[in-house]
Amino acid sequence: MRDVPTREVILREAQLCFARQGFEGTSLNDIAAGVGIRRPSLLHYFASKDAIYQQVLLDALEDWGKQVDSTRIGDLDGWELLDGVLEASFDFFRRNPEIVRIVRREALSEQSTLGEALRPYFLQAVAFFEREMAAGLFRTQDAANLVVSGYASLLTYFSDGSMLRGLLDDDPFTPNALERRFVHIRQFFRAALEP
Amino acid sequence: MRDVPTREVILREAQLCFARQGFEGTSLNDIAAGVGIRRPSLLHYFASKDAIYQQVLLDALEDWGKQVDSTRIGDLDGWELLDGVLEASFDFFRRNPEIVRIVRREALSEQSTLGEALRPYFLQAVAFFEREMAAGLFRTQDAANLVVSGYASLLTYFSDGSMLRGLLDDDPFTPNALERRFVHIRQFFRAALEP
DNA sequence: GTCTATACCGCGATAGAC
DNA sequence: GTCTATCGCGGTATAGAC
Repeated sequence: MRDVPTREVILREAQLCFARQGFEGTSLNDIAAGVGIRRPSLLHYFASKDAIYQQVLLDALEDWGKQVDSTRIGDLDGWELLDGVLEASFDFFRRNPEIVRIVRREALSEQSTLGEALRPYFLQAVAFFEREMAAGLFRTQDAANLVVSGYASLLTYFSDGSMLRGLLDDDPFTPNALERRFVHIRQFFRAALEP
Repeated sequence: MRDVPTREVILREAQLCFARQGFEGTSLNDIAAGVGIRRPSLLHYFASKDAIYQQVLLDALEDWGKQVDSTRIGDLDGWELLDGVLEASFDFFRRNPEIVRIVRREALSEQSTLGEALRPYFLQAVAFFEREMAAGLFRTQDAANLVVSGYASLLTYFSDGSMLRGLLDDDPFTPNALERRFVHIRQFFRAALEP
């Protein structure tokens, strides 16, 4: 085993548990068992279960934000930028299914402030579409709802993966299935946006 | 107060609690308080908390199924049928936000059999699209992924409503906002399917 | 930094009076 | 059919030894 700080191991295991079982469904025993220490030892690193969750959520949103920011670079035109963001998002969600599920669980909660935390990214996306619509590159339409549909189509495939397995009677995460999903999403947006 | 059987009142309150707080986050005390009885009295009607949940989920899927079945009637052509199903689904989800949220919570769970329960409806939808694609009415494409995107776009707006409120800094459930959302979804599908 | 021990609470479920 | 009382379990969190 590598010498990873215990605090990091705890956060990694907590992310897994919260993604799989949700906040209420996860006990400190679950996390401690995964780390290989006793329950009270967790609370040497974090003040409470809630503090662990808040840190996990914060890290998840930060990772996501970094990913989004890193793909805005470059002097790409509208179509290239759209494809780039779609592909980078798709890839990030594929590589971080735990983050997707934690975010979706959070989105289902009524008192979450997730929406406010993501608003800057949302507004940026809306502004991008409206700019390209005004420029005539994209067909004019309801940009806010377009972004919401993108969010829904991208995230749902990964958050509801185990349900999809039942629907399709097949593994939705094979390389082939993932490739088909991505081609579909890109084509879906192209069809909606072509003038 | 009307004379609704206590069993029905329990199921209605349980539906609300499970939608808002999930299975783990709901205690029998929560449900009992909403009904206006004590916790042990619940277990006079149901054997366990799990039995209550199973019944709520079953009723929800039955209501949904009835809605879907009722809109398949009529000798409509492909476009009319598509619009009809989209509108009926949208309206059903709007009127039954609790069902949407329970289903989405269930979809996030790994050991759920929800996917298998919905497979007949899924296959029916896929078959419909493939038939109309073969007939040349709809543009040929990946029908299964199209249905998944429809599921995602329709449900997410209602399941993640409180997050949308934060994203938009506005109420996503006003008549105007709902109308705009529906117009967007219909147009999104039209663009994807026009030959 | 991790442990054992423990305090304390809320949970689901049962027993039995009314 | 609803209640009070209670059981046993597992939860979070704390105290203090090593």
